[in-house]
Amino acid sequence: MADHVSGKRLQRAELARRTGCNLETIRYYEKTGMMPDPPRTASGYRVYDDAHISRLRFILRARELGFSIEQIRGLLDLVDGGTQTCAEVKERTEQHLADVRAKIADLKRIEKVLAATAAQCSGEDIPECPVLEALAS
Amino acid sequence: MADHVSGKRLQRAELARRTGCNLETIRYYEKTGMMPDPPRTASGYRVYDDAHISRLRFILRARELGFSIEQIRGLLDLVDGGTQTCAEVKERTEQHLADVRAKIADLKRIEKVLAATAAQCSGEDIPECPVLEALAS
DNA sequence: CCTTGAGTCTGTAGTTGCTACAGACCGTAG
DNA sequence: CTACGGTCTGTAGCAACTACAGACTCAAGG
Repeated sequence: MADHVSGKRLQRAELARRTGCNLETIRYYEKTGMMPDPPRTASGYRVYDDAHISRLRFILRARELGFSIEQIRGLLDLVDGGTQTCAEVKERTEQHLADVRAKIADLKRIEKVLAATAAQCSGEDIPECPVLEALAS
Repeated sequence: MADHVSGKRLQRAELARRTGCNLETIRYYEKTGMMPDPPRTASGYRVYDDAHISRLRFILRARELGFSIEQIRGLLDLVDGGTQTCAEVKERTEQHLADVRAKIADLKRIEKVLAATAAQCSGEDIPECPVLEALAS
């Protein structure tokens, strides 16, 4: 398998290596239709090319940014349909941004409670514990 | 079922109502050993009392604060064992606090990227989209 | 007394987003 | 030619629930 130049016709492990994606996850994305079914060798091995790398990177990047599979599927539909408008994508992104901000707010609330509770702890070797009391109250 | 006074001998739906917990989740917590198997009536109906309410509230509160089931199981072991020390609980709480803060940091990074990307959008009805390009890059 | 409707019981399947097998192939280096 | 790795498939597992189906029980109304 001479691919000493730039990535053409690689197989699964190599695609995984280049994208940092788990081996099995690639198959999962194919099964769920986010990645296209790749062509196969005569013996059934998957063969990938640069387009697959790009699409997988797109998916992984979107996952990193916290988009759900369903949301990414939506983004990919826009891309694939070729009918995407900036307005549509912007709206989805901003919706997602709002979700992320809500999540941050939630976690900050939690942080505050945890910090306040932990601060009450003597840290000593005694059975009374304000954390447990706070949880039980 | 006279329980006009304070909660004694309630059944599942009532426990759910008082704690805000989903009906099925209670059964799940029992199955996974976080809640004790409650006594039953002759015909097999579960019967709960105030101790069950407290314990369920403890679990739900800890879940709200983002503790995993496994972590809560740990906290409950400390409580149940009676051997808990404030030092142990404090340490777990602070570990969890660190996790929460890491999560906040992650989300803030994501927020920044999303906000910057969305800001580039014209919001117009054209097919070029900086968000998709950012994801694809 | 009997029916009706609501509550409860059990086990099991679905959810999301993967991850990890088992057992059967394939392909290449020694 | 054989050994060792990679690949193939389908399926089961993870967290943490949630939602059934089908059987049972219980209290109230007629």
